[in-house]
Amino acid sequence: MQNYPFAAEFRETYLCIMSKEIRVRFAPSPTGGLHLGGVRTVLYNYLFAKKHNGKFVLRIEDTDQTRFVEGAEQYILDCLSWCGLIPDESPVHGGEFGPYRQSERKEMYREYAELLVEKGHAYYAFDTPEELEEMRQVFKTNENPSPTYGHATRMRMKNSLTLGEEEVRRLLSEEVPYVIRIRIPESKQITLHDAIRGDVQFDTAQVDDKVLLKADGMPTYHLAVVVDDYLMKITHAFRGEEWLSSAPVHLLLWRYLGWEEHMPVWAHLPLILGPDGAKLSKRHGNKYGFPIFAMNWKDEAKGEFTEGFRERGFLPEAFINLLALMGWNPGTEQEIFSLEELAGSFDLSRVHSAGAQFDFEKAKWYNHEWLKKLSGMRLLPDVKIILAANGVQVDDDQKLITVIDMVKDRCTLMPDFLQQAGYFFTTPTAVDTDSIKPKWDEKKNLFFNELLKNYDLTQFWDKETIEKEFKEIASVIGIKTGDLMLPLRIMLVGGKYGPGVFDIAHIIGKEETTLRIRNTLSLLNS
RNA sequence: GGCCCGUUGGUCAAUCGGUUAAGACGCCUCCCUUUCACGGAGGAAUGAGGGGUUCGAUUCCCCUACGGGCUACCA
Repeated sequence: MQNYPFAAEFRETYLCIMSKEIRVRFAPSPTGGLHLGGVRTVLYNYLFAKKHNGKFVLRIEDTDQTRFVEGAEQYILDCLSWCGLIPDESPVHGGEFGPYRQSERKEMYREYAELLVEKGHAYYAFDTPEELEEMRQVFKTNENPSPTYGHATRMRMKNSLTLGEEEVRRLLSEEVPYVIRIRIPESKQITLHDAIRGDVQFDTAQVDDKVLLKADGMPTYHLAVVVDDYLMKITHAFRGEEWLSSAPVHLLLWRYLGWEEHMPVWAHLPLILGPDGAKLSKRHGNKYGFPIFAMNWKDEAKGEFTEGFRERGFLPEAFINLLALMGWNPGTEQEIFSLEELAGSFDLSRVHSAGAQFDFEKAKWYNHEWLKKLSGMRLLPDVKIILAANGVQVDDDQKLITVIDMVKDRCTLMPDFLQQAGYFFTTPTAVDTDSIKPKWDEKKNLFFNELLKNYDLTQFWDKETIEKEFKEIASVIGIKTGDLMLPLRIMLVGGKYGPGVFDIAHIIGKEETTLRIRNTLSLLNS
């Protein structure tokens, strides 16, 4: 609703970008599992790129060597590939703007940091961690519980603003560790235009002198994101709302580096929240028992394991679909979208500004809808994996496809196929005889024995014959078929579920049908 | 604490100042179904509060409240 006032602005940005290629990027740091919010950011990037025939870039932000986790990059790639969100450019897909890992671009950043120092927009700072901590303690008051390194404090710290040229030169030549910090103007109004929120105002008095280049020579996110977005010709930058408060730093950097007219259109996406309303985190998954990550994630070093949506039994089609509708909606009543449909309908102006709580019940509903929609053929490989993992061997794919089409409406998550399809391939080991016993009598026993005799002699094992004989014998013995259906079902499937009993009998075959009836009869008579 | 963002049923949400305030999930009732589902028909449930602006505010503005985000040599 807040979007319409900006319609004119959108047309403007749209027109101006018509002439150049749309380029977007997803820039995760390889520090662990890829969670819902991350995948949704990828999705929106991807959809926007597809819609405008642009390019979707994957850039790995591995500038924090202390948090780097082996295997995390491959894991991210695997998640994207499972979701069908394949980058046009990435460390593995290549591209003309590489390298796509920030650690491999290390030297580029220094150059720009030094340039900023030359221009007077940044400075060297030699403060040790202890000195920084001391500063925070000294300036800490009730009104200001977390003082920052900025205009109010920087002149009392150890940096090239306070130290004098000689001293700075000496420290640098002696290789005393230092960082480069941006020099934020003392009091300046900054207006940042966000495609989702409109104009957002900041007073630089509230912004601190962020570190741009760390003591280890690596850039921080702030420097790297600006330099790389510029060098990679990014036109639209989508990221989570948690970045909004540092956006003024980025805007200033674009300006100081002299690139402001190339600055991408910003869009800060609403956060995905847990059931308690706080930013969704791994914690929520543990607490409420639903997955947070796209796929299973194992952190060998920490010995942590976190379940993923894929392994929980979600289809990528459903996962993408439910994520797309968290924070965006088409304005119509359509809720089920394929990736292609999403790419066609997606529109930045219909992205919400408020955060959305994740609802696992609704997530399951999406999967159920996709299960109903997809064919047995499409589902075959996935169902086979589930069955095989549980010791159900399937040799006849055609039969499984038939079975899947019969039972998929009854499944919500993939593991449900074990119960719903398993008994078509293996004789039930547990039979719910307790549901038969209360109404079991000699007459029913007689019926099933007669049924067995007839079935053993039957030539044609088709559904009609099976049903016809069943009803004829019931009528001869004098029992309502209704009283016999449930026992038969339980004998064949083991419990009170599944499609039509005669369909089941037909599919599992004469031998198996009579075998299962005999098995249960002996259980009942023992 | 400061700054920033946000606020329509329990949840996701439509609404471009005039509607009986859509729809979906979940919940409840009924129908269909000789099981379980699917499907169908109904039901309960919403504009945070207060001020403006206006003939008329859920919609525009302000204040308050509440929620969230940020406040690292992490992203």
